[in-house]
Amino acid sequence: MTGIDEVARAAGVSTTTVSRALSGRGRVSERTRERVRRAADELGYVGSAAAASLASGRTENVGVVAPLRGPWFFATVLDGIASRLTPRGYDLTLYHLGDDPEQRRGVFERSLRRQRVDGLIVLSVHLDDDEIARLGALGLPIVGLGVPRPELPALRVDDTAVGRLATAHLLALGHRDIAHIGQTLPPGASPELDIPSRRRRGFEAAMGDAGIARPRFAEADFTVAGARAAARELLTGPDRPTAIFAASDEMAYGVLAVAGELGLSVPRDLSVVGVDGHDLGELFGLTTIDQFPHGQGARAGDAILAALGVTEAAAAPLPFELVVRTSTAPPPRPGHP
Amino acid sequence: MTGIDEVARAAGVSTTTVSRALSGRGRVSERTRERVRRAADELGYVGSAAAASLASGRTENVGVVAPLRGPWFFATVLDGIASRLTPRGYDLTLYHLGDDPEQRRGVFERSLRRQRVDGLIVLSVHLDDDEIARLGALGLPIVGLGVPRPELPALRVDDTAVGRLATAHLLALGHRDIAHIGQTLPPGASPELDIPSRRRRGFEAAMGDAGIARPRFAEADFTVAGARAAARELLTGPDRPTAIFAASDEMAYGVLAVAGELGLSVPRDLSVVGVDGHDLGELFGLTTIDQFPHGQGARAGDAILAALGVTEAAAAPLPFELVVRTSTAPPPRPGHP
DNA sequence: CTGAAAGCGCTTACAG
DNA sequence: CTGAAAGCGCTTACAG
Repeated sequence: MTGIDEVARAAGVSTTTVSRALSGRGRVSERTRERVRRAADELGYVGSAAAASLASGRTENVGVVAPLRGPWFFATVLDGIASRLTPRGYDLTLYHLGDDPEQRRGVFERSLRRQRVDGLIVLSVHLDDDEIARLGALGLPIVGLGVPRPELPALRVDDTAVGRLATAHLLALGHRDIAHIGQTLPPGASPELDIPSRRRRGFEAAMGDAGIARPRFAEADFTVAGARAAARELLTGPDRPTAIFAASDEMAYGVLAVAGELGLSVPRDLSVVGVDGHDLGELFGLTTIDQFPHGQGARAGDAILAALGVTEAAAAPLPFELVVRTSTAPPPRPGHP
Repeated sequence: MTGIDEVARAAGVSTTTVSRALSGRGRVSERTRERVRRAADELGYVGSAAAASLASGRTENVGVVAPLRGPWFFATVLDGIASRLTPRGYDLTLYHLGDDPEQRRGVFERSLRRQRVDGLIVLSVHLDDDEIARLGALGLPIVGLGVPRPELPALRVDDTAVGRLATAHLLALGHRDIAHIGQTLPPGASPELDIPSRRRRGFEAAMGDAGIARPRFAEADFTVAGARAAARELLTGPDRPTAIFAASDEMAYGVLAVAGELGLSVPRDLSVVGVDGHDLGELFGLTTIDQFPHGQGARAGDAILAALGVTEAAAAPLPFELVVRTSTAPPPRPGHP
């Protein structure tokens, strides 16, 4: 690999000047800068990340701490993040929080502490107090995306409003007996910032406004299988609901599948709404609240670049939008099966 | 951040010895090693990645070059890779090949040349000659996964056998009029290692063995939308096939959707087979050839670690397996609609 | 605007 | 088995 001194020689300047000309930090005459650039291009010079970051303290690398919340959602957000970092010359190092608790500890105790990144994006995970403390001790700019901890500055969708919107759509169609399938809080977590809790709260608020006191709720984790079990119980029990609001699209798919197995026609016998904007939603005709995960990633990328002083900050709430497809319709009129 | 000299002072040894004790390179007495370890733990010392890699030339970081072939597949493979790298203390830096050609050039011309990684895993992309040359010039161990270039040592599924297996399953059920939906070769690519081309080849070989000379083929890209268009044409044309073998599960979902729209019952009127092992396949009752993408990622991780001398190599062909669900059945008997 | 020189925090021959 | 010292390839006060 060609080094900075070869470029300096070729351009007839010092390495100091090469460094300044190429990085844009410090003044260099336009003529010199041009000459250095040309020499660097001709030699195909690209600086060593290790040397530059050891000397400067900057890595031009952003870490992404991610759990495994459904491969689709995760990859879509990641794509959005990369779409912003790459054009600015920032690399992206992934810190994957897997299932293994020991591995997870290693990420917080070792991997993240190697000073490989200038900043961190933390994707929607439940973090315990120790993990929060360790993130803080890093002394790095951090942007959370849906992280349920007040300690981290985080981008969030207004999930209560999401829950309200989904429910309002069903209420407007005439449904009264609406059930919600969501995930209850992990032990020790606070409901204030927890996404499923907020969606549920929005659901209950909308139902309350419509005069329905204790609407039905079924617990399920964020998987198709979990939602299937919950849906089966709801739909085979006595007086089944006419509509189900599932806390995610993948959960909604589970509901659709169970409906099919039970011989219920959607939306004639049952309306279903999900949340996310999953890429197979159109295929299923699923009505959903799209939360634009790719855009969320892009926003998180923008936010960390702003925190690093690379770009200007631009705050705005994360958007979401009702997408009506064919899984929702007015409820069946009693006596007209 | 505490540095190596603080550990040295605390342990009463030189920084040389600390480095050796902690890295395991070079001899250190067991007593000393223990003392150093304890001191490092107490101080919470984690070495600077930049300093270590500048001095040693090693980064303990692996790059993953990835295209955007369906977020689900990509994320699942990535999870598999991370599951092997993390326990060995290796980090993972993602080089995302997006849609923008200029950004893509930047990855090959700059990002990858910053010496941030010890080795590279390249996920199934079509690379042009220039890109191949640039990868070679990096002088790094590289492991491909399904990369259609003979220049890169790559892990591959026997995709011809996959095509054969899917087709044989349908033939065994009694189907004769089977169509294949797949993707034709991008210009300039060779069919020898191209995955869709090989699947098609397997399809044609199996059909040929069954005495069917020119089986039907429809072109579509690897998306639901593409497959829908192709399926619509196949299924609305004169004498529609009794079975369709789609080159991926997501494409198969598109076929299922079109069948539903046309009022065809699966598997009574039409059998459908996909490839991948997509996580929603069970929901759809889709018969598929599972190629275990998570396991493929794990194997790629193992392979690059072996190439880096971290672990022993263990070669074996990538497995695949027919998973029969409810989307395939014998064809309808003529006259028995 | 430009350069000589120190220094970033490790690793590793080399010597003992 | 252990350590003093050079060096990895940049960046950046400091001086001019």
